[in-house]
Amino acid sequence: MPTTEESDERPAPRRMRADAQRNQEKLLAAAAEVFASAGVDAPIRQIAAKAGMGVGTIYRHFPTRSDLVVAVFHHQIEECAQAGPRLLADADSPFAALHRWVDLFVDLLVTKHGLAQALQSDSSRFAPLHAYFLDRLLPVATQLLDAAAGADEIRSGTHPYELLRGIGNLCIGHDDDPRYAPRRLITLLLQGLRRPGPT
Amino acid sequence: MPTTEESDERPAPRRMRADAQRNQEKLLAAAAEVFASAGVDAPIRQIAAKAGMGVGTIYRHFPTRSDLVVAVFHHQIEECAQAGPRLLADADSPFAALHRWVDLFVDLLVTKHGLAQALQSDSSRFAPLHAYFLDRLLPVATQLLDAAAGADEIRSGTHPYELLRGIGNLCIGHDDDPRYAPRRLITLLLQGLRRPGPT
DNA sequence: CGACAACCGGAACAGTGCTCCATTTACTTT
DNA sequence: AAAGTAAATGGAGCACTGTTCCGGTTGTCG
Repeated sequence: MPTTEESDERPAPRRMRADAQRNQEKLLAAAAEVFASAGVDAPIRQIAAKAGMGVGTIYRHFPTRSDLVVAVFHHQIEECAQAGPRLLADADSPFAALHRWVDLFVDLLVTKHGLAQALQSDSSRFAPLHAYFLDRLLPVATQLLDAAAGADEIRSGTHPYELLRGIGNLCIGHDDDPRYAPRRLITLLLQGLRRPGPT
Repeated sequence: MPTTEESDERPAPRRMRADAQRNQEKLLAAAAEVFASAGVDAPIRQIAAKAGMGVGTIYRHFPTRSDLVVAVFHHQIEECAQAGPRLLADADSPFAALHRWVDLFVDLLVTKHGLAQALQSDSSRFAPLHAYFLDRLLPVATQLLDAAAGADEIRSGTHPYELLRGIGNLCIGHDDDPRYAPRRLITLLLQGLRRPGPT
């Protein structure tokens, strides 16, 4: 057993060939750049050109476009997920934590152009992206919502999935229309979540 | 001056040729059918096949896909627009009228498959549809919102355009996910609009 | 060093949207 | 009624997609 390797788990019998590794990194960098400038629907050929490789190579590494998107945004999604519990511990109230986390979530969708759009976009493409998003973020949203409901700050019975998806939807189109500021509506939505005064 | 003609205004020097008229009607019927079954992004060729004509004819009548969509949904959009003032006159309160009208609006988006998606979908395509929608529906929304604000039922300062667009966004993807029911969120949003208790 | 498997690139195929123009067809004029 | 004219047609053609496939190349290991 060679000792020069990192301690990463390695399920495959053989590690990736060095050139393949390099190419994958180049590809991810190029894809991130193209996604940012031309959206997640940018032509594969354009990404291939920017990365200096053929389209076959891209399909070899990432069979579906969704896989590529997941790989590119993996880091940011992870950060957002991990911020949830931290906010819950630090904020003044569960609702405040929820509000801040939603802000972070919106940041994620708004900063990375086209991510919001990709998250629904016909729903059949991008299925793996959808799945990963949910797998990672739904538990966090559930935890925050439960905490706020437990503290009696919001009405109970809100579906975390629905909220996440709704917020995602509201973020669509924020950058091709200055009149549309999703955050205002999202604040409104969170207000609507608050338990109405004791009656 | 011939007297056998209807009294329609006729800005063009010549009225449409009879065969063209017939074709346009066949086309609209076929398009409505295809849109309903395959969404507004259905291939033009498919619509042409169903209507029994070449794609050239379609492009002649409706230069952009958006024009075709507008023509197909013209009637329903008009109905929704006209319902606004009526509801305002009939309902118990302006807010109730607003709520009902929003329900109608959601019906429009949810019943006609893909309409909601078309309304944002990259925003560059479908620009005429967008424009027509706004031209017709924005005044209605403004009127309802103003009335509710005037009655002190909701906070003032809400942007009608933003609300319309937000609701439209929330309606996306309702039919490919049973877990997602836009109406619940929209009700929440309207709740958030209500003026908080006097403070 | 050689052999072999992993890897690469892009040619090729199958759908798209949209344009263009030779041909057909309805309306008008004589 | 017949001929002339302009509107209308429809599909071939072009440009651009996503995706597959395989001959040639290049790391890696014995």
